[in-house]
Amino acid sequence: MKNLDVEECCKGDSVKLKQLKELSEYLKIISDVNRLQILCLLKKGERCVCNIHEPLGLPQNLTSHHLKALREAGLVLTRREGKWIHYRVNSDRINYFTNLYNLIVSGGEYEDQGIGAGMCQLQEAGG
Amino acid sequence: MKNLDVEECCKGDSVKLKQLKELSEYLKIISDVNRLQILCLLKKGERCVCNIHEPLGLPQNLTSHHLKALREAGLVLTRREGKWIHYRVNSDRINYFTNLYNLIVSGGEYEDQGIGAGMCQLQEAGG
DNA sequence: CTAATATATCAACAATCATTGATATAACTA
DNA sequence: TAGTTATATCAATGATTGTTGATATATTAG
Repeated sequence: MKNLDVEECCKGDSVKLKQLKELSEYLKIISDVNRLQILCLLKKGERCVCNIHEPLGLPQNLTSHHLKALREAGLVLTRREGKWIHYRVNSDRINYFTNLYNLIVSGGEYEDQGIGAGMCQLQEAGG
Repeated sequence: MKNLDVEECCKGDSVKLKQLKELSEYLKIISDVNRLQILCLLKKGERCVCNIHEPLGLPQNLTSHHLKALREAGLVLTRREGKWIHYRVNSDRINYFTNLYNLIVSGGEYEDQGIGAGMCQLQEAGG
Protein backbone atom coordinates (compact mmCIF):
# COMPACT_ATOMS: atom_id res chain seq x y z
CA MET A 1 0.00 0.00 0.00
CA LYS A 2 1.28 3.38 -0.94
CA ASN A 3 2.43 5.43 2.01
CA LEU A 4 0.03 8.25 2.67
CA ASP A 5 -1.11 10.12 5.70
CA VAL A 6 -4.60 8.68 5.90
CA GLU A 7 -6.96 10.98 7.74
CA GLU A 8 -9.80 8.46 7.76
CA CYS A 9 -12.53 10.79 6.64
CA CYS A 10 -16.03 9.59 7.40
CA LYS A 11 -14.89 6.53 9.36
CA GLY A 12 -15.61 5.88 13.01
CA ASP A 13 -17.15 9.28 13.48
CA SER A 14 -20.80 8.61 14.20
CA VAL A 15 -21.88 12.20 13.69
CA LYS A 16 -20.41 12.49 10.22
CA LEU A 17 -21.48 9.02 9.19
CA LYS A 18 -24.96 9.83 10.43
CA GLN A 19 -25.07 12.86 8.18
CA LEU A 20 -23.84 10.82 5.24
CA LYS A 21 -26.61 8.32 5.87
CA GLU A 22 -29.13 11.10 6.18
CA LEU A 23 -28.05 12.52 2.85
CA SER A 24 -28.01 9.05 1.33
CA GLU A 25 -31.61 8.40 2.29
CA TYR A 26 -32.74 11.73 0.92
CA LEU A 27 -30.97 11.09 -2.37
CA LYS A 28 -32.52 7.64 -2.60
CA ILE A 29 -35.97 9.14 -2.17
CA ILE A 30 -35.56 11.76 -4.87
CA SER A 31 -33.60 9.56 -7.29
CA ASP A 32 -36.74 7.93 -8.62
CA VAL A 33 -37.93 9.48 -11.89
CA ASN A 34 -41.59 9.37 -10.91
CA ARG A 35 -40.91 11.06 -7.60
CA LEU A 36 -38.79 13.68 -9.35
CA GLN A 37 -41.70 14.34 -11.70
CA ILE A 38 -44.05 14.65 -8.75
CA LEU A 39 -41.74 17.15 -7.07
CA CYS A 40 -41.56 19.07 -10.35
CA LEU A 41 -45.33 19.34 -10.45
CA LEU A 42 -45.62 20.33 -6.81
CA LYS A 43 -42.96 23.01 -7.17
CA LYS A 44 -45.50 24.89 -9.27
CA GLY A 45 -48.04 24.76 -6.49
CA GLU A 46 -50.32 22.65 -4.35
CA ARG A 47 -52.12 19.74 -6.05
CA CYS A 48 -54.55 17.02 -5.16
CA VAL A 49 -53.57 13.43 -5.97
CA CYS A 50 -55.76 13.34 -9.10
CA ASN A 51 -53.96 16.30 -10.50
CA ILE A 52 -50.66 14.54 -9.94
CA HIS A 53 -51.26 11.02 -11.20
CA GLU A 54 -53.46 11.91 -14.19
CA PRO A 55 -51.14 14.39 -15.94
CA LEU A 56 -48.16 12.12 -15.29
CA GLY A 57 -50.01 9.05 -16.55
CA LEU A 58 -49.25 7.10 -13.38
CA PRO A 59 -51.66 4.64 -11.70
CA GLN A 60 -53.39 6.10 -8.64
CA ASN A 61 -52.02 3.53 -6.21
CA LEU A 62 -48.47 3.89 -7.50
CA THR A 63 -48.72 7.65 -7.11
CA SER A 64 -50.06 7.19 -3.60
CA HIS A 65 -47.12 4.92 -2.85
CA HIS A 66 -44.58 7.48 -4.04
CA LEU A 67 -46.37 10.28 -2.22
CA LYS A 68 -46.13 8.23 0.95
CA ALA A 69 -42.37 7.96 0.50
CA LEU A 70 -42.07 11.70 -0.06
CA ARG A 71 -44.36 12.37 2.91
CA GLU A 72 -42.45 10.10 5.27
CA ALA A 73 -39.23 11.80 4.25
CA GLY A 74 -40.85 15.10 5.10
CA LEU A 75 -40.35 16.41 1.58
CA VAL A 76 -44.03 17.12 1.02
CA LEU A 77 -46.85 18.31 3.26
CA THR A 78 -50.58 17.62 3.01
CA ARG A 79 -53.83 19.42 3.61
CA ARG A 80 -57.28 17.87 3.41
CA GLU A 81 -60.09 19.75 1.70
CA GLY A 82 -63.26 17.69 1.54
CA LYS A 83 -62.61 14.55 -0.48
CA TRP A 84 -59.32 15.85 -1.69
CA ILE A 85 -55.90 15.78 -0.13
CA HIS A 86 -53.64 18.50 -1.39
CA TYR A 87 -49.91 17.92 -1.53
CA ARG A 88 -47.28 20.63 -1.53
CA VAL A 89 -43.50 20.81 -1.38
CA ASN A 90 -41.89 21.31 2.04
CA SER A 91 -39.29 23.84 0.91
CA ASP A 92 -37.60 24.09 4.27
CA ARG A 93 -36.84 20.39 4.27
CA ILE A 94 -35.66 20.43 0.66
CA ASN A 95 -33.38 23.33 1.49
CA TYR A 96 -32.01 21.52 4.51
CA PHE A 97 -31.00 18.52 2.43
CA THR A 98 -29.75 20.72 -0.38
CA ASN A 99 -27.36 22.34 2.06
CA LEU A 100 -26.27 18.92 3.26
CA TYR A 101 -25.67 17.93 -0.36
CA ASN A 102 -23.68 21.06 -1.06
CA LEU A 103 -21.49 20.56 1.96
CA ILE A 104 -20.80 16.88 1.42
CA VAL A 105 -20.80 16.41 -2.34
CA SER A 106 -20.54 19.75 -4.02
CA GLY A 107 -18.43 22.68 -2.84
CA GLY A 108 -18.63 24.13 0.66
CA GLU A 109 -21.16 26.95 0.32
CA TYR A 110 -24.38 26.79 2.26
CA GLU A 111 -27.36 28.86 3.31
CA ASP A 112 -28.19 29.46 6.94
CA GLN A 113 -29.84 26.29 8.16
CA GLY A 114 -27.74 25.54 11.20
CA ILE A 115 -25.70 22.70 9.74
CA GLY A 116 -22.87 24.70 8.32
CA ALA A 117 -20.02 24.94 10.79
CA GLY A 118 -19.89 21.32 11.85
CA MET A 119 -20.26 19.94 8.37
CA CYS A 120 -17.17 21.60 6.98
CA GLN A 121 -15.18 19.40 9.32
CA LEU A 122 -16.39 16.40 7.41
CA GLN A 123 -13.71 17.05 4.84
CA GLU A 124 -10.85 17.50 7.26
CA ALA A 125 -11.13 15.79 10.62
CA GLY A 126 -10.41 12.15 11.35
CA GLY A 127 -12.55 9.59 13.19
CA MET B 1 -61.32 15.15 -10.22
CA LYS B 2 -60.87 18.67 -9.08
CA ASN B 3 -60.89 21.19 -11.88
CA LEU B 4 -57.46 22.65 -12.38
CA ASP B 5 -55.54 23.98 -15.31
CA VAL B 6 -53.14 21.11 -15.65
CA GLU B 7 -49.97 22.14 -17.39
CA GLU B 8 -48.64 18.61 -17.64
CA CYS B 9 -45.13 19.38 -16.49
CA CYS B 10 -42.56 16.77 -17.38
CA LYS B 11 -44.94 14.70 -19.51
CA GLY B 12 -44.57 14.01 -23.21
CA ASP B 13 -41.62 16.33 -23.55
CA SER B 14 -38.68 14.08 -24.31
CA VAL B 15 -36.06 16.75 -23.65
CA LYS B 16 -37.27 17.50 -20.15
CA LEU B 17 -37.91 13.89 -19.30
CA LYS B 18 -34.43 13.08 -20.55
CA GLN B 19 -32.95 15.59 -18.14
CA LEU B 20 -35.01 14.17 -15.31
CA LYS B 21 -33.70 10.72 -16.11
CA GLU B 22 -30.17 12.06 -16.30
CA LEU B 23 -30.52 13.61 -12.87
CA SER B 24 -32.19 10.47 -11.57
CA GLU B 25 -29.26 8.28 -12.62
CA TYR B 26 -26.75 10.66 -11.06
CA LEU B 27 -28.66 10.70 -7.80
CA LYS B 28 -28.86 6.90 -7.79
CA ILE B 29 -25.09 6.70 -8.18
CA ILE B 30 -24.31 9.05 -5.31
CA SER B 31 -27.10 7.86 -3.01
CA ASP B 32 -25.08 4.89 -1.81
CA VAL B 33 -23.36 5.52 1.54
CA ASN B 34 -20.16 3.80 0.51
CA ARG B 35 -19.93 5.80 -2.69
CA LEU B 36 -20.64 9.01 -0.76
CA GLN B 37 -17.78 8.13 1.58
CA ILE B 38 -15.50 7.49 -1.37
CA LEU B 39 -16.39 10.87 -2.86
CA CYS B 40 -15.71 12.47 0.52
CA LEU B 41 -12.23 10.99 0.60
CA LEU B 42 -11.48 11.94 -2.98
CA LYS B 43 -12.62 15.50 -2.44
CA LYS B 44 -9.54 15.92 -0.26
CA GLY B 45 -7.29 14.80 -3.09
CA GLU B 46 -6.18 12.00 -5.37
CA ARG B 47 -5.95 8.50 -3.84
CA CYS B 48 -5.02 4.99 -4.93
CA VAL B 49 -7.57 2.23 -4.29
CA CYS B 50 -5.71 0.95 -1.21
CA ASN B 51 -5.98 4.32 0.39
CA ILE B 52 -9.70 4.31 -0.25
CA HIS B 53 -10.81 0.85 0.80
CA GLU B 54 -8.51 0.46 3.81
CA PRO B 55 -9.46 3.61 5.73
CA LEU B 56 -13.13 2.99 4.94
CA GLY B 57 -12.92 -0.66 6.00
CA LEU B 58 -14.43 -1.86 2.74
CA PRO B 59 -13.39 -5.03 0.89
CA GLN B 60 -11.12 -4.36 -2.09
CA ASN B 61 -13.45 -5.87 -4.66
CA LEU B 62 -16.45 -4.00 -3.31
CA THR B 63 -14.53 -0.76 -3.48
CA SER B 64 -13.48 -1.56 -7.02
CA HIS B 65 -17.10 -2.20 -7.87
CA HIS B 66 -18.22 1.17 -6.51
CA LEU B 67 -15.32 2.95 -8.17
CA LYS B 68 -16.42 1.43 -11.45
CA ALA B 69 -19.89 2.87 -10.98
CA LEU B 70 -18.46 6.30 -10.20
CA ARG B 71 -16.06 6.03 -13.14
CA GLU B 72 -18.76 5.01 -15.62
CA ALA B 73 -20.87 7.92 -14.47
CA GLY B 74 -17.90 10.19 -15.15
CA LEU B 75 -17.81 11.36 -11.53
CA VAL B 76 -14.22 10.28 -10.96
CA LEU B 77 -11.13 10.17 -13.16
CA THR B 78 -8.13 7.85 -12.98
CA ARG B 79 -4.38 7.97 -13.51
CA ARG B 80 -2.03 5.01 -13.43
CA GLU B 81 1.30 5.32 -11.63
CA GLY B 82 3.16 2.04 -11.58
CA LYS B 83 1.12 -0.57 -9.78
CA TRP B 84 -1.25 2.03 -8.45
CA ILE B 85 -4.29 3.60 -10.02
CA HIS B 86 -5.09 6.97 -8.58
CA TYR B 87 -8.67 8.15 -8.45
CA ARG B 88 -9.77 11.75 -8.27
CA VAL B 89 -13.06 13.65 -8.37
CA ASN B 90 -14.20 15.03 -11.73
CA SER B 91 -15.38 18.38 -10.43
CA ASP B 92 -16.71 19.57 -13.77
CA ARG B 93 -19.07 16.64 -13.96
CA ILE B 94 -20.17 17.01 -10.34
CA ASN B 95 -20.84 20.69 -10.97
CA TYR B 96 -22.85 19.87 -14.07
CA PHE B 97 -25.16 17.56 -12.16
CA THR B 98 -25.30 19.92 -9.21
CA ASN B 99 -26.65 22.60 -11.52
CA LEU B 100 -29.17 20.13 -12.89
CA TYR B 101 -30.22 19.32 -9.33
CA ASN B 102 -30.55 22.96 -8.41
CA LEU B 103 -32.69 23.68 -11.44
CA ILE B 104 -35.01 20.71 -11.10
CA VAL B 105 -35.26 20.07 -7.37
CA SER B 106 -33.99 23.07 -5.50
CA GLY B 107 -34.49 26.71 -6.48
CA GLY B 108 -33.65 28.10 -9.89
CA GLU B 109 -30.13 29.44 -9.43
CA TYR B 110 -27.30 27.91 -11.41
CA GLU B 111 -23.67 28.48 -12.42
CA ASP B 112 -22.61 28.83 -16.04
CA GLN B 113 -22.65 25.32 -17.44
CA GLY B 114 -24.82 25.71 -20.51
CA ILE B 115 -27.93 24.05 -19.19
CA GLY B 116 -29.57 27.02 -17.61
CA ALA B 117 -31.96 28.67 -20.03
CA GLY B 118 -33.78 25.58 -21.23
CA MET B 119 -34.05 24.01 -17.84
CA CYS B 120 -36.02 26.81 -16.26
CA GLN B 121 -38.82 25.92 -18.66
CA LEU B 122 -39.12 22.63 -16.93
CA GLN B 123 -41.11 24.32 -14.21
CA GLU B 124 -43.43 26.20 -16.52
CA ALA B 125 -44.02 24.80 -19.98
CA GLY B 126 -46.35 21.96 -20.86
CA GLY B 127 -45.62 18.75 -22.76
C1' DC C 1 11.14 -16.36 -15.05
C1' DT C 2 8.81 -16.43 -10.54
C1' DA C 3 6.73 -14.20 -6.69
C1' DA C 4 4.28 -10.51 -4.74
C1' DT C 5 1.33 -6.48 -4.89
C1' DA C 6 -2.52 -3.62 -6.78
C1' DT C 7 -6.65 -3.61 -9.10
C1' DA C 8 -10.43 -5.50 -11.86
C1' DT C 9 -13.83 -8.94 -13.21
C1' DC C 10 -17.23 -12.60 -12.74
C1' DA C 11 -20.84 -15.49 -10.81
C1' DA C 12 -23.93 -16.13 -7.14
C1' DC C 13 -26.69 -14.49 -3.49
C1' DA C 14 -29.43 -11.38 -0.73
C1' DA C 15 -31.81 -7.34 -0.04
C1' DT C 16 -34.18 -3.53 -1.61
C1' DC C 17 -37.69 -1.39 -4.17
C1' DA C 18 -40.86 -0.10 -8.05
C1' DT C 19 -44.95 -1.83 -9.93
C1' DT C 20 -49.51 -4.09 -10.18
C1' DG C 21 -54.16 -5.76 -8.79
C1' DA C 22 -57.34 -5.98 -5.33
C1' DT C 23 -59.36 -4.01 -1.47
C1' DA C 24 -60.13 -0.75 2.37
C1' DT C 25 -61.14 3.85 4.26
C1' DA C 26 -62.96 8.42 4.20
C1' DA C 27 -65.92 12.03 2.53
C1' DC C 28 -69.48 13.67 -0.10
C1' DT C 29 -74.16 13.12 -2.62
C1' DA C 30 -78.78 11.58 -3.52
C1' DT D 1 -79.50 4.57 3.90
C1' DA D 2 -76.81 3.35 -0.46
C1' DG D 3 -73.73 4.89 -4.06
C1' DT D 4 -69.89 7.49 -5.80
C1' DT D 5 -65.45 9.68 -5.68
C1' DA D 6 -60.75 10.38 -3.74
C1' DT D 7 -57.11 8.35 -1.53
C1' DA D 8 -54.60 4.78 1.05
C1' DT D 9 -53.15 0.06 2.14
C1' DC D 10 -51.80 -4.68 1.34
C1' DA D 11 -49.88 -8.78 -0.82
C1' DA D 12 -47.42 -10.52 -4.63
C1' DT D 13 -44.19 -10.08 -8.29
C1' DG D 14 -40.25 -8.66 -10.93
C1' DA D 15 -36.27 -5.89 -11.54
C1' DT D 16 -32.45 -3.68 -9.79
C1' DT D 17 -28.47 -3.51 -7.08
C1' DG D 18 -25.20 -4.02 -3.08
C1' DT D 19 -22.32 -7.61 -1.28
C1' DT D 20 -19.24 -11.66 -1.21
C1' DG D 21 -15.84 -15.19 -2.70
C1' DA D 22 -13.00 -16.66 -6.17
C1' DT D 23 -10.24 -15.60 -9.91
C1' DA D 24 -7.97 -12.84 -13.57
C1' DT D 25 -4.92 -9.09 -15.14
C1' DA D 26 -1.20 -5.85 -14.78
C1' DT D 27 2.95 -4.06 -12.81
C1' DT D 28 7.03 -4.29 -10.11
C1' DA D 29 10.73 -6.79 -7.44
C1' DG D 30 13.96 -10.50 -6.82
